Amino acid sequence: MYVTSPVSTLDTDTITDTEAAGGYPPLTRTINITAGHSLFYEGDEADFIYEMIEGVVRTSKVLLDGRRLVLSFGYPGDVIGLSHDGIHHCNCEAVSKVRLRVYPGNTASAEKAGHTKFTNRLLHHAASEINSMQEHFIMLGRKSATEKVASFLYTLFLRVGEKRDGKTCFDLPMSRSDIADFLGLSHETISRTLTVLRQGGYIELPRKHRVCIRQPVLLKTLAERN
Amino acid sequence: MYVTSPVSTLDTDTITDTEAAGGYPPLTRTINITAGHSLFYEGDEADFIYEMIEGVVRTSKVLLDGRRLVLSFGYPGDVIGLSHDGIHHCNCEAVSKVRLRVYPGNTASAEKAGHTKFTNRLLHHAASEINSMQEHFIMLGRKSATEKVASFLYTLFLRVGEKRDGKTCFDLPMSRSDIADFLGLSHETISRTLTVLRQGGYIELPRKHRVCIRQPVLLKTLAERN
DNA sequence: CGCGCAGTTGAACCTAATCAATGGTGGTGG
DNA sequence: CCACCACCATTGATTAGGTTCAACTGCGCG
Repeated sequence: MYVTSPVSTLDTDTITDTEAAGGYPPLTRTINITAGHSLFYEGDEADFIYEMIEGVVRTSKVLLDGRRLVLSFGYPGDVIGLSHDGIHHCNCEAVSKVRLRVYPGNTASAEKAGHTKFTNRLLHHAASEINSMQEHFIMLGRKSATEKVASFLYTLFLRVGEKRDGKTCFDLPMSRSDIADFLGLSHETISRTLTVLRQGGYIELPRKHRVCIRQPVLLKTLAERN
Repeated sequence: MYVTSPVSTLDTDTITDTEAAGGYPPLTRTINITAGHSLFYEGDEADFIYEMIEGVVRTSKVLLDGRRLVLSFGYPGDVIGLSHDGIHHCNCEAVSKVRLRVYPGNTASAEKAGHTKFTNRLLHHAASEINSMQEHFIMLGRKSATEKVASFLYTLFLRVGEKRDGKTCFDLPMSRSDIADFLGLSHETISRTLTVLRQGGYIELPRKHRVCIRQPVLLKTLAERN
């Protein structure tokens, strides 16, 4: 349905080794992925855990009839690929040019190997992720289209916004359909809502994939009320 | 909005001690809570982790304007109360008479104390919970009312159904509003959809809080397509 | 140059929410 | 003991928000 580039999993030729750092198991390395390519698919063996260094990935699930849901957008610092049973239960694709750190092993093997400090880091990340997923539940289950889009933009504003002459701007590398599937809306609704927010003076859209927040406080109000 | 019984947190008089068991930190104990009473509130310090032994709890979040979302129903075996920052970010109430095992400490303290085996158990539970939360995302974001209710019933059918003369039955101790807030629907829609499923011969409703699945396979089909 | 895809916008439709009325039930107090 | 109240559940009527269908634009790329 959402056809991306012909698929190659990992650009192994771009792999560069790094030394083991504090609390990490040895043999970690970094890899690069170009936009549109996949990191792993649902059903793949979960042999590695990834930590985002640069760029944006999206994790998604697809139903038989083609309906898709984007579970998360991964930004630098996020941990990707945790699994409880050694199998990935979602797809993961690069939305932009991406650099990741790769850790061999996953939940089960980390336990066996007894990398206590690493396991603790994972647990903290997992608990943290559960918390932000719970916030997202409210988004999906109880918010209007305007609240959803405003919340989404406000979250990115806080996380990746760069202040520049009075406005705070950031890239929106994912497509409108990606955002729609993340928020449980149609891509038309995303488009319309962005237009409404622009006309209302909340945001500017200098380019299709670039947003500037003009009124963060008002945007936050929109995100929380209606 | 959703007024329950006047609140008492824990029935401390019903506490009974238990010995430490395989991989658990010492000093665990069990407690009982009566239906409608709370285990913890959003904002409380997360000093304990709980494991469900008997009964059903619900975890929820409430928006300022009263909109509520039920994050999960906790059944025996589920782990409740994990936190990444020592604070609970949801409310937890007993839906029926509940018995839990209490573990002192949470993510942070478990790490420090170095209860490796316990930490590993927690990590596994967390990864597992992330997985089932991802399934729920699809539910909230991309499924129709009929699919949501059918999925909900089918999940309970698999998890707590008891086979009895050809039919598989289970209790539905939570209110229609609880189910509605879990599925992101109105309680009227839950009511209507249950009626439709009953009239369609998929289920029986011998009592308001009791369901029998007549056609598990057809119910599963309803849950996945439509 | 032309194709294909992403995005925007308009119009019609539809699903589920909302508003409203009624019946049933359990608990409380006169 | 029973009357009353509060709450839950069901069902009907109406409304609204968002989807779907459709047309058109602009842009990147072979």
